[in-house]
This record gives sequence, C-alpha cells and structure tokens, in this order.
Amino acid sequence: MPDVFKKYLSEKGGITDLQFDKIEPFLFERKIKKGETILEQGEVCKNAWFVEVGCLRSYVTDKKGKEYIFQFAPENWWISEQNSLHKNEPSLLSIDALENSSVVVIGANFFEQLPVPAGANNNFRHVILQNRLYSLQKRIIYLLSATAEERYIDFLNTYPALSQRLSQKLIASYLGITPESLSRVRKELFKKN
Amino acid sequence: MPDVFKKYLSEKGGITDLQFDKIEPFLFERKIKKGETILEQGEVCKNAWFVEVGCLRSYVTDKKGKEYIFQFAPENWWISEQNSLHKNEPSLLSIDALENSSVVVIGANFFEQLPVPAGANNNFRHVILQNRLYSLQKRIIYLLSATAEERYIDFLNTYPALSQRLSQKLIASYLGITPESLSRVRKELFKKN
DNA sequence: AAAGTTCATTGATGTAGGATAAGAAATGGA
DNA sequence: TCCATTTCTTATCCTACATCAATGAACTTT
Repeated sequence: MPDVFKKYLSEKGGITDLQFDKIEPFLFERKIKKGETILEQGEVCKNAWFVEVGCLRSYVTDKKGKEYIFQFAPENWWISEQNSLHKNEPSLLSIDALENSSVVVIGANFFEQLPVPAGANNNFRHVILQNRLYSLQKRIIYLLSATAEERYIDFLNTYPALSQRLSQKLIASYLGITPESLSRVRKELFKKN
Repeated sequence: MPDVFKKYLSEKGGITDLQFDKIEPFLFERKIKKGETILEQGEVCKNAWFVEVGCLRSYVTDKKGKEYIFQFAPENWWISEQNSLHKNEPSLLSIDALENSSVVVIGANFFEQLPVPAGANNNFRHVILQNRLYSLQKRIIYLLSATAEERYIDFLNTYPALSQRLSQKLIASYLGITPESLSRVRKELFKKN
C-alpha cells in the first residue's frame, strides 16, 4: 500500500523490497481530512507521520489565540512533535491537515525495527535528524537576521510548490508576520519585477 | 585528562571507566583563548567540540557586518556546525571563544567508535540530537511569537549562569535585538519588580 | 443562486524596537 | 596608575511591521 513511503525508504535509506516486506506489517496508512487535528497542544505525542499525499502543519497557539506555524509537511516530509514523542512530555505543538491527506503512521520504535542495509551503518535516522536540524538552524538565522521580504523570498525558494498550494494567511503565519504585511511585501516585490 | 567529558559520558551515556579508556586515545583537549576563532564561516567544519571549561559561541555575520549569535556553549555543551560536518559543505556559522576555554575535540566518527553500553541501544547520540532539536524548536517558537522582553526572561531561565558571565551586547545578539533595546527591556523589568 | 464565511487587498494609525549620538561606567593593557 | 577601549545607559528620531477597519473577491453551505 504505502508506495510513496516505500520509494522514500528505498531512495533515502537503501531499504530493499525484501527488507520492506518485513516492516510492512508494522505500518499503516491513515487518511486525514482537511482541518482534522491529529495532535493537540498539551497531549503526549505517540507517533511520527510520514506524508504521502497532501499537506499537514504543526503550530502553536498563544494566549490571545494567535497561531504560529512551526512547520509545513507536504509529500515526503515527516511531521511529529519530537520532544513529546521522545520523552512522553506534553506537546508544545498541535498538528492538523491543511489539505485532504494520506500519511503513514510511524510508531516510536520504528527505527529500531528497521533492518540495517548491508554496508550502511544505521545512520539513516541520523541523516533525517541532521537534515531537520539544519532546516531549523537556517530558520533561526533567518528569523534573527532577515526582513519579512527576505524571509518570504527564502520561503519561495525553499518551498516553491507550497507557495501555490497554501493561502497567504498560512504563509504569513509561518514567516512570523500578519497576512496584511505579507500582502504588502508581495506588492513591493511585484513592483520591483 | 578530560575529566569533565568523562563524567558527562558516564552520566549521560552510561559509559564506564573501562570503556572510556578505550576511546581516550582518540580524544584530545584543546585550549582556546578568549577571542580565538576555531571555525570561520565558509570553511568546512571537521569537528565537534565539547566544552569542559569556559564558553564558546556560534554566530553568523550579515553583509553589513552585524553579528547574530546562534548558540552559546558553556561547560558541558556541544558546539559545532552540524550540517557542514555532516555533508562537508561550507559552514554558515563561525565559532569562537567568549572566555578562555578548554574543549575536547571530537572527530566526525566519534560516535561510531563509542562502545555501546550493555543493555542500552546506541541512542545516546539520538538523545543529544533530540535535545538540540528541542532547544532549536523552542527558540523558533519564541522568535515567532514572543516579545523581546519575553525572550529575555526565557533566556534568564534557560541560562541563569550565563546572564552573569556574558555582556549584554552578546545576550542582545542572541535575542535578536540591539544592546540599546536590551538595556531598555532591563530597565522596564527592574521597574516592575 | 443567495447568504454566510473566509481571504486578500488597501488605507489610516499605532508601536516595538532600530539607528544614531553622546555621556558615564567599567574593563583592560602598558 | 593612567590612558584607551569597550560596555552600558539615556535621549531623540525613525522605520518595519502590527492593529484596526473597510471593501471586494473567492470559497462554502444551503
């Protein structure tokens, strides 16, 4: 069933079809409707999710009810609340679907079950963690040092497909600005080009 | 020699004295003078460093020469440029010493050499990565959603010792504000208490 | 197709924090 | 110990972005 995930594991993790057959019984797919929430801020996160179709997001809500998007997860991305999953602590983030989506549900011990391909040491998991670390690092640097316009341009380069699929309201929330400001930033950008 | 590191490995990684003796030949200590740079933006990072004494920082410099501090590393912290180390790409960050410091130099393959303690799977490395991930996540959420004052209070809570050791200029650069603004924030805080 | 929502844009106005400048306090080097 | 440098503070003005409000366009829902 989970063909996108199978392909991902093969390409990124070097997992063969044979090895995949062994872990398939532990996997299952889940459909998530647009707007449906799969993790609520304050709950303990029990899974990670791999997105095969659609797009999810993780976000915080502050006291005033304002939402700040931490991460988008379109096809081939992982999403979860690492710290909650790892330490059984309450999650800082909520996770919901921005489009009708299909995900593979990954249990906490998935990577222990995953066979280690010949030749490779088990650093597939590390590669995933390292990549995430890098994208968070880049995000922090941009939040510290770049203007709203620079951050928007970076977003367009980093997620060219998403800029077509998501509303500006969502993109603004990811950039840390209001939708009104994003509208003005875009106006300025169009003027320049 | 590297007693602080030995203690750290024992407490956090479950490494026994006997096991430590096996890896000690691969370790060496390095003294870094205040102001000395050990990694320059654009270079490829070949090591990670574990701080035994003193304090280092990693930071970016923008086109105008303004510095933004990504991370502080006092005693018992790791510092490095993960992405550069991992993929042999040019580093986004520079690393230098804020105090006269003593570090353990850790090669890229250190964790492969590290013996796996009985009973534990080799998730010591994961725990380190997960903790770092969590602190970056928290930082992003604060940068997105909190005021300068809230971020300063969070800094005081997260690094109570550092607020005594570091100049306000450095703390401001970590918070993403100017030293003048931090001075005002502090004035307001004192007024309230 | 009408009515209710949500979304994007625009304008007017407000504000947190930046830029600049200058004096005071602390630190450091010879 | 004195001079130089760096750090911290305070004041004034400025700017990027927020807030509030209004309008039309684009969706949902019935």
